[in-house]
Amino acid sequence: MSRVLCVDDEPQLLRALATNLRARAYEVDLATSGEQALELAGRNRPDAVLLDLGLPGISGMDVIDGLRGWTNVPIIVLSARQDETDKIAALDAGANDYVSKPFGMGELLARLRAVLRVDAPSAVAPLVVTDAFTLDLVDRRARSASGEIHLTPTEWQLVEVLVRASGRLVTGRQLLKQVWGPAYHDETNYLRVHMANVRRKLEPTPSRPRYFLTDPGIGYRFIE
Amino acid sequence: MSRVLCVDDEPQLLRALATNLRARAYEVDLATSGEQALELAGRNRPDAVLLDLGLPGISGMDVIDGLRGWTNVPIIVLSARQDETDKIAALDAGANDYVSKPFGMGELLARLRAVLRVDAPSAVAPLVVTDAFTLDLVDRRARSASGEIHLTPTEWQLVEVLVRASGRLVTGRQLLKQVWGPAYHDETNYLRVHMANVRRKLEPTPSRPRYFLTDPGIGYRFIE
DNA sequence: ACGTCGCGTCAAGACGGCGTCAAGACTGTT
DNA sequence: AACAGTCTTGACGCCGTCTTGACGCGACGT
Repeated sequence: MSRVLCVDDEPQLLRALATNLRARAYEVDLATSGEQALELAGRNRPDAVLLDLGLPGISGMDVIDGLRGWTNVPIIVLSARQDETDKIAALDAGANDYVSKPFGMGELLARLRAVLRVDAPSAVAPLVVTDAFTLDLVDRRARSASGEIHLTPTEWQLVEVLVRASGRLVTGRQLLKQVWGPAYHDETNYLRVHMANVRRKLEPTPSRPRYFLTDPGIGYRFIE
Repeated sequence: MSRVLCVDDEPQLLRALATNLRARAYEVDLATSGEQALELAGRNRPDAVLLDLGLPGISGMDVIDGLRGWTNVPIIVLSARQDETDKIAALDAGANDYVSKPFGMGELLARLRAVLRVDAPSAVAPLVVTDAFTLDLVDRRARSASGEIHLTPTEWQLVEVLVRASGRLVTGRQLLKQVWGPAYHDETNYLRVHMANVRRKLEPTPSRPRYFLTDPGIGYRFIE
C-alpha cells in the first residue's frame, strides 16, 4: 500500500489523520514541524504528503519548496485559511491540491486517492488485442505476430477513431471530418485508399477484412 | 501553449471561462453537451478538461467514464453541488480535482496550472543501460564503450524527456514545450538539429537510429 | 443483359517533413 | 579582449507520405 506523510502542528488533527489512514491500510509517517517533515520525506520517500501550511519554524510554503527541489511526490495542502491568494500561492509553489479546513474526511481520502492514482503504473492500458494484432493507443504502437508494425499518422488517426467506437458504425463523413477536418467531408477517395493501407498492414487477409469492416453506403466499423 | 476543453451547458459561464483562458494564451475548445465534449476530446486532444457535472443528455459522470476509457488527460470538475458524496464519486470516477461553484477564477486557473504541471515526467529508473551506452539521469553522465560522452544541457533535457517516456511516443510539441518552453511549440528546427546531435553522440550508426526513433509527422520515441 | 454506383486496388506525381551541414549569435570564462 | 562551447538560424537534398486519377470488380436496379 502507499505511504503517506502527514505534517501538522496540532497533535489532535495529526492523530485523527493517522487513524483514518491506517484504518485504510496506508502506511503513515507523522511530522509536527517543517524540518521534521523534510527529513522524513527524504528518508522514507512517501507516495504522498498531507501538509498543513500553518507550521512553527519553517513555513509550509518552505516545505513545498524543499520537497519540490528533488521530488514531485503529490502534495495536498490542508489549511485553515480560505483566502484565495493563499490557495494560488500554494498551488503555484508546487502543491497538487488544496483543501480548506474544516474538511470532510471522506473528501480528503478521495482527493488522496486521486493524486495517488496519477503516477500509478499507467492506469489500465487502453490496449486492443485481437488474434492478428495488438494496438497500444497510449504508446502509439502496433504489433503483430510478425513483429512491430509501422502506421503512418493518418493511418493511426483512422484506426483510433474506429477503435474508440469499437463495434459501432462510423460514417464516412464522420471519419473524414475527424481525421482530415470539416472541409474534407466528401473526399471519399481518401477513405478508400487509407483504409486499404490499414488493412494491408493489419488484416491477415486484406482482401477479406475481418476487423475493419465496410458497411457499404455508410461507413466503416471495427470489430474485435 | 496548452489546449483546454471546457464543458458546460450554461453559455455565460462557458464564455467567461473561454475569455479568461484565452487571455492567458490557452487554446480553448468549448462544448455544451457530453456528446460534443467526447467528440472534441477525441479530435483535438486537449491537455486538460474543465467539466461541469450538470449536463443535459449524457451526464458529467459518463463523460469522465468516456474519457478515462482511453486517456489520462487531467479533468477538473466544476459543480454547483457541495455535497461530499458527489465529490467523492467524481474523484473516484477519475477526476483529478473538484471545484464547487461559485469559485474564484484565480483559484481555478491555479488548479489548472497544477494539473497541467503533473503531466510531466514520472520518476523512473535513474540508470538506463543499453548495448551501446549507459545514461545516469541523476548524475547526468553518459558513457559508451569508447568512454565518457559529453552531452550539452539541451541534449540532456531532450534525452531525459524521451527516456522518461520510454517506449511511448512523444510528440514534437510536447518535446518543444518541455525542453524550450511553451512559446517554442512550433520551432521544429530545434528538434531536428538537436536530435541529430544526440544521435551523433549516442547512436552506434547515427544515420540508422536504433534507440532514438522518429515517428514521421508526429514525434520521437526512445526504445531500449 | 446492360448501365450505374460504390468500393478496392494500383501507380505516378506532388508535397512536406526530416536529416544534414555550416555560418552566425550568444554565453560565460580566462 | 579573445576564446571555447553552445545554441540559433537558414539552406538544401532526400525520402516517406499523401494526394490524385484511372481502372476493375461486384452489387444492384432497370
